Amino acid sequence: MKNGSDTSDTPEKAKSPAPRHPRRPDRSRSRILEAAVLEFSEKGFSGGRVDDIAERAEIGKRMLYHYFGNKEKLFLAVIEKAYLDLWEAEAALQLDLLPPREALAELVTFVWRYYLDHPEFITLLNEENLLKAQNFRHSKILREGAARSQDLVKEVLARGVAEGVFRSGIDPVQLSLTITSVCYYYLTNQATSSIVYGRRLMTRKAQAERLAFNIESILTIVQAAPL
Amino acid sequence: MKNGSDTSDTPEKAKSPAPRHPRRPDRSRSRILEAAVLEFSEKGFSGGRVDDIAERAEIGKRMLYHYFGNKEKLFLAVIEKAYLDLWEAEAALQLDLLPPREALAELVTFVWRYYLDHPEFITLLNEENLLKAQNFRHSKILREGAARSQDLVKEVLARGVAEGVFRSGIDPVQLSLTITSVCYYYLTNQATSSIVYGRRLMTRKAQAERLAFNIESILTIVQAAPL
DNA sequence: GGTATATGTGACCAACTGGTTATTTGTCAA
DNA sequence: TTGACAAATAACCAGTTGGTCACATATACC
Repeated sequence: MKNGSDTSDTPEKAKSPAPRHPRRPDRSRSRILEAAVLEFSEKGFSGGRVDDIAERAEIGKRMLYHYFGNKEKLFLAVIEKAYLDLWEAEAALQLDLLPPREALAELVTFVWRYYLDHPEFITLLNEENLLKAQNFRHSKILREGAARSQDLVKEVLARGVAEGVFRSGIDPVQLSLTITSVCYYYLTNQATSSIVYGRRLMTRKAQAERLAFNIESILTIVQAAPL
Repeated sequence: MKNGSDTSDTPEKAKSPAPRHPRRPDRSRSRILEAAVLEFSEKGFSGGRVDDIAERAEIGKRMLYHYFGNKEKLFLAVIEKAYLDLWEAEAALQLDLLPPREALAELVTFVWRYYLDHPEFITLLNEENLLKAQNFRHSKILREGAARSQDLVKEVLARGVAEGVFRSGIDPVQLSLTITSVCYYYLTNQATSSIVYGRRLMTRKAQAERLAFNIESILTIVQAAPL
């Protein structure tokens, strides 16, 4: 095959198609990232199409590769952004201003609201786990952030125990996992769950009921005397 | 290109490569299904490759299409099998032989063990939810099974209330979702969670601790006096 | 034994997909 | 002004992928 232009001068080769857009490097980069978040969270990593991301971002595919290298690195950037956003929001919480029980309720509410407001986070996290946390594992930025992020529950729990309103002996990791679980599962698996239980799960009312149930559950677990 | 055989008689056309295998229709079908369960649960729907499934099943791709039609229908068959297996195992439980608290603990243990023993179930369910439960929704077999499946918790809960060992007013759907959540999340998201918490989560000891924590949590939620 | 049909195979294809190339044009420093 | 580099584009490429075809053979039924 070599080159199509045999001997002919390829008459109206007209390589004219020229960039018309103004220059906006940062904007391009963030547009790509946003588009990628949407695409990957909707269709997963394998299902997400680089071409579609470029189209969503209204940008040439070339720029995508210019800024991010390849599909995997783009996905890594997406995961990093998703987590950094979460941790940023988490950091804005000031649980130490509240008494322990209210602080814990506030934390559950925060987790719930955050997942509700950022459905893409859940899907991306699922995808990253399907990939055995490959990206997470190899991203310094994520590993470091993770280390800092797990203290919220521990502190509230310790404070509650000190003040005598929580029972002692609860593993903060277990509790933290449970808080996340009861919010997360409801939202990731709403599609199948709503069929299994024959009930709409995402109405305002249903959402409020779930949050209330979760808060009550967590507070009960934490306050009750051991069995 | 049309057809390679221009005028030549395609000398050693040698279409000889002939089927040597014996006939084993059922076996072929189930082999394909097993291979598909593996493939899809490892790589998701988009990531799963039809060719790889055929290879895993040690069968021609043609037969796969012969038995299942196309990739989507094969995935549907996989999902159906996964759920039918779960429900079959569930049906073998005889919770009514146990007093309410033990029955509930047994149920939590069952859910936990089932997910542990069938990691593919979790991944497939994730994938199906990414697909907005399209398959689930359109499968009569699944919709009907789902309707029957949700009664376990309701019955145990009702019995416990009747005997005065559980508090009343608990929504069985919420409780059921919570039971599933605290088992499910731990296992799906072990890859990222183990990094976030800097702790190995799948050692025998860690598994036992999680199960114990979950049982205790659920029993506490159910028995405690309302706040 | 004969034959219709279900079971099976390798080769093939068109569309897709991640990634690259040749080329053009804004932008900024000197 | 100029010229070097960053930013942008369309066309292109090679490997992959879901799906099909022509053809071969084991089996059930008569």
